Amino acid sequence: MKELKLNPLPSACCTLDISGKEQDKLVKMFKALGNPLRFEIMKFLVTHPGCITSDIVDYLPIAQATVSQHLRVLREAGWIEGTVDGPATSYCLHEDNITWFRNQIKVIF
Amino acid sequence: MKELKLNPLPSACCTLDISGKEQDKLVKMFKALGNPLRFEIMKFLVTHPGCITSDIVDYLPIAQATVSQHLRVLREAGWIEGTVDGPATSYCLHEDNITWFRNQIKVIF
DNA sequence: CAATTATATCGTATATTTACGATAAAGGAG
DNA sequence: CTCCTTTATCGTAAATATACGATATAATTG
Repeated sequence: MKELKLNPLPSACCTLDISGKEQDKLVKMFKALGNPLRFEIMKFLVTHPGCITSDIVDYLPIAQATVSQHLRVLREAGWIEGTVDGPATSYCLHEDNITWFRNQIKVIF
Repeated sequence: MKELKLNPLPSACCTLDISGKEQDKLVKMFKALGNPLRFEIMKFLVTHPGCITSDIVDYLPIAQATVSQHLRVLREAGWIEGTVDGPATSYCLHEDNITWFRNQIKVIF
């Protein structure tokens, strides 16, 4: 059997080898982090793990309702986890999903 | 001189150690890739480097004007490069910026 | 129970994004 | 020069994102 010689692609600087639900999840994570205030919230959570919403409200120059909305976006994208703690909600980075993200990036970039 | 013993933070699953213009650039890249069609364009460019706009228009289910708009967003975020080639424009991944992105991710995640 | 604290959600206004058709601009072919 | 191809940009409509104040909910305090 003769081997077909396929035109080899010039080796690209990344593979972006991902599809389906995993791609959807990754794109959603990109989108959530593609907002300056949400990125700041993530940075704040690195240095203030377990802090509550009002800590973030005090830190950022936006209204409580807006912070709550951004927290929801980050949570639904999988970046953070909220734990109800009495009347407050305590937020942390979602370590499993962040590890998943790191590994995906390693594979596709 | 006595060393102040600071409360060590529980080691986080990422550092997000970035700020200023670099953070702005990274957030912009996240935002650009946080759109399903733009992610598809990036994937297409991995396997079709140097293709022209009309190739992408044929590939995607959206109008030529919309593709051109998405290409502009990707270009302004630094993901791709366009080269005018006769009446057409040939697009490639922007290798330097992608390398920059990969290194930033390595540092902060 | 009443008051306080903390937060999510609702309703809504404004801004941005996304999409399209139409058109302009620029190069190549006849 | 005229026609064709290719693409970017303009104008604009529709959808989505972002922001806020007001309000609802739920736990704690006095």
